Amino acid sequence: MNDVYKLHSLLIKTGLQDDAASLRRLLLSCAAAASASSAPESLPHARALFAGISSPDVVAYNTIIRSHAHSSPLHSLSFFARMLRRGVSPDNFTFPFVLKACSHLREMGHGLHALIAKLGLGSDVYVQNALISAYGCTNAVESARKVFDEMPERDLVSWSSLIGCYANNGFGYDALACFREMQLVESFEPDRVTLLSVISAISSLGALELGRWVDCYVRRIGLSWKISVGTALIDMYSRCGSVIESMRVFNEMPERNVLTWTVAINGLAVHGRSAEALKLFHDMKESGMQPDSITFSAVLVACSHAGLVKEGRGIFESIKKEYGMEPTLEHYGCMVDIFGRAGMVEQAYEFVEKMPIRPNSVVWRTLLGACVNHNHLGLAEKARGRIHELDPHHDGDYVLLSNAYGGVGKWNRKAQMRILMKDRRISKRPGYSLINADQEIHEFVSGENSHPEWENIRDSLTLIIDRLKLRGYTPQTSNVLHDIEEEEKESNLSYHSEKLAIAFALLHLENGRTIRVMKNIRICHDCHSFMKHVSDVFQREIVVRDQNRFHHFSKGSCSCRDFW
DNA sequence: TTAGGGTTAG
Repeated sequence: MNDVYKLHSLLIKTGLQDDAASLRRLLLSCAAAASASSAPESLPHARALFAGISSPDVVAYNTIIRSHAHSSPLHSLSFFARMLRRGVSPDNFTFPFVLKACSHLREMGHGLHALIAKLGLGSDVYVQNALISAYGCTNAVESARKVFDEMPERDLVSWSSLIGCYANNGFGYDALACFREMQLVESFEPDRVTLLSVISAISSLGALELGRWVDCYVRRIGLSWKISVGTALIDMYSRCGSVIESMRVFNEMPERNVLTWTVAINGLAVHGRSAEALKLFHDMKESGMQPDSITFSAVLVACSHAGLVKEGRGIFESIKKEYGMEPTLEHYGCMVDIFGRAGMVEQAYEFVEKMPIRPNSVVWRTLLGACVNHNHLGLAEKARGRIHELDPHHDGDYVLLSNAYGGVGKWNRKAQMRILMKDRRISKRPGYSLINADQEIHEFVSGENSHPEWENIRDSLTLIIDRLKLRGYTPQTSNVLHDIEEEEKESNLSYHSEKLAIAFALLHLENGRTIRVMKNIRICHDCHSFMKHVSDVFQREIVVRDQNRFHHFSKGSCSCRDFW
């Protein structure tokens, strides 16, 4: 980048600054530097150079669009619009850059696809692949599929893009089906990028067995030493409930970056292994690796799940004092959660009031949750008021509040969809649990009888509950807080999806095998109690992944020590 | 000068 500046000065000194060809070459270097290092600081310079070109051609426009696509996508689109206004016709290089900008904005440019078709560029494989990817980033999964289906020929990138599109939009099954189809139909060998999307799909489904297969596969083809792959595997094992294997991959990695450390710390945190998470954070610092803001979020999550108020506060303060970084809204949110979970609701409220950043509705909702949980209805009212001020039309808050205060309102399916969609990593559908058995993923939806063995499972569940009752299990029907925003209150708690999953597992998984349940929303108190009793009475290890964390049930107790 | 990828508060 320095060379670009030097050259520019030289041009000015020699009076050649008006030479279009030299300027264009400089612009190219500058843009290349900006794209390669994602260095936003060089972008103003690139724009200044571009402004010096009297009549930019398509290559100059492509260059300036490309350099801004990542860090400043609005600029890219504005240059693209200018290009069209000036009558410079975009080519097959232009659209992948423009589509990249759309991907970053998470919004597909209006009429872009039609324009591509009009210019006769719709059959360029680069453009088609970029379209799949851009549709994927803007949640238009069906449009992405349509482009893919209409391609006369597809390459590895086409398949990877579609797999990634499914994986990133919560369609784990489709991602894996597409992966299998790719290997069967085209006999393409997946590369690093393909595998990263596959691993991501496995993580969201919690398909541990398949994850182990991919782990072996990447070892075999020699990709396991890649930081990105290792990092994805650490995260995958953790999300599949096997924190031991996650740490094994971490320890085996020859090289690590800040993401590697962060996913490892986060993994320990969501499994309730807070002390180990903090130890790892310490090791990270010792190794000389600089934490970023996401690392701090992970460390704070570790504190919040174990009630480590003092440690959490210390780490929060160190963000600014030791690292000279400004705490983000997420960090403030974590602190509210730390105080709130520990029952320090007044402190949490004061903390929110004094925040230098305007708290969003998530922060207030965190506080509201803590207030209701600790019977602080006065403060809950205040928090409720603030949520209404900030977000008066947010249906989810109406749902949460109406439930918290005695089920005044009706569950609004639309609102639920919106809340769940925010968590794209997991799913878009309400209340379900997944379980892996015999290489297959079984799905159980709360209150639905969609599983082929449903009657058998229901009867079995009734017997299980009767047996647990004899050993002290009391079903709780007044489950207020923890299910509110997440699951429609059902007439019969026995049908919560995780209970159906457990009944199925007890019927099908041989004794001694750990039962792993993946749930898309938070586990409720009653199911939590149910799991503890099952782990005791049936002598089973049970691992439940819910929206926020993992619960490891064994011999009648849970790793979260009922603090979650 | 073109396309696909790994981490964040409830």
